[in-house]
Amino acid sequence: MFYTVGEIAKKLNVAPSALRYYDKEGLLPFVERSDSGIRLFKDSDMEGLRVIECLKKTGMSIKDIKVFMDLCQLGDATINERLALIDKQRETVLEQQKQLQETLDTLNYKHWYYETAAKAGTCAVHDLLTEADIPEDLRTAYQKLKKTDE
Amino acid sequence: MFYTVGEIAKKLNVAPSALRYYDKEGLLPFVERSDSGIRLFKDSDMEGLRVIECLKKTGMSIKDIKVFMDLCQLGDATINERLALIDKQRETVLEQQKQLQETLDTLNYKHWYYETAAKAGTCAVHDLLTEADIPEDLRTAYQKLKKTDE
DNA sequence: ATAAAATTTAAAGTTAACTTTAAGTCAAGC
DNA sequence: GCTTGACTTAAAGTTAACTTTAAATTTTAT
Repeated sequence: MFYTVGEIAKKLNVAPSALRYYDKEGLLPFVERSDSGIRLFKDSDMEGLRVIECLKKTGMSIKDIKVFMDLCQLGDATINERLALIDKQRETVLEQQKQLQETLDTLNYKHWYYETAAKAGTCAVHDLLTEADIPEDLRTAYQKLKKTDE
Repeated sequence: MFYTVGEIAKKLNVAPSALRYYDKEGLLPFVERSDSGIRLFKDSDMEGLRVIECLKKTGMSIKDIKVFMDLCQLGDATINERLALIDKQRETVLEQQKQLQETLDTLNYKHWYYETAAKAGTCAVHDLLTEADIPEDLRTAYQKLKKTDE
C-alpha cells in the first residue's frame, strides 16, 4: 500500500536524493509521512511523479513545476489555469521538435558530406561539386550552413 | 573580409563572451589573429561555428565538440572517424525525437484531461469515465501515467 | 537484543557552460 | 591628439539541479 522513497526511486529510475530534493522544493505536497517522519508514497502518487518527469522533459524548471503542482493542490478552481499551462508547454515542445528536426537535417547533410568524402578519399571532392550534386532533401541544410549573411 | 568577435556574435545571435569561451576551450582552432592579437573571423569560419551550434543542440558537451573540431583540423585522414561521430550523434537525436514525442503525447493527454474537466467544472468527472471514453490516440499516454508497476 | 540497512535533515560540494569584472590595449571618428 | 567603444586576458562569479556528507533516528532481519 505504501512505499518508501527508495522503493519509489527504483520504480522511477531516479536517485532517492533527487526525490528528497523535489520534496524540499515543494514539488511533492501530496506525499504523506509516517508518525516518525518517514515519507509514505501511495500508488496514486506515481502519476504526480510521472507528470513531474514529463514537465522536466519539456525543459521546465523546478520552480515552474512547483507552480503547476501547487495549482493541482488547489482543486477544481484552477482547472483552466492548469489547462493554459499545459497548452503553453505543449507549444514549447512543438518548437523543440522543429528545432530538433533542423538539427537532424544538418547532421544528415554532414553524414552525406563525409560519406561522399570517404568514397573519394578527400574532403576536396566537395570543391568539385555544385549544389545540384547535393541530394535534394539535404540542400536546405547545406544552404543554411553556407550562408554568409544575417 | 574579416569580422571581429562582436560582429560574428551578432550574426550568430550569441554573446561575444561565449565565442571567447569556445575559443579558450579549443573549439575554434581555425580563427586567425591580427598582429595585435585581435580575432579575425572569415566568412568561411561561419560554417564551423554553425556546426558547433548544431552539435550543441544535440546536447554534445564542449569537450566532445572539441574532439570533433580537432579531427576536422587533422584533415582527410580523419574522415571516417568524423563520419562515425556524426552517425553516433544522429542516433542520439533520433532517440531524443522519440522521447520528445512521448512527452508531447503525455501533454496531449493532459490537455484533453483538463479540457474535459473544464467542461464538467470538476476533475471528478474523470472518476466516472472508463478507458473507452478516452480518445484512442491518447490512451497509451494515459496508461503510462496510470501504471503502478515497474 | 542487536546489527545492518534505510530513513531523516541541514549544509556543503559538484558540474557545465557561461558571464562578469578588472585592468589593460587597440581602432575609429572628430 | 584624444575620446569612445571594442578588443584582449585571467580570474572570479553565477545558476540550476542535484549529490554527497554527516550525524541522528528508524526499521528490518537475525
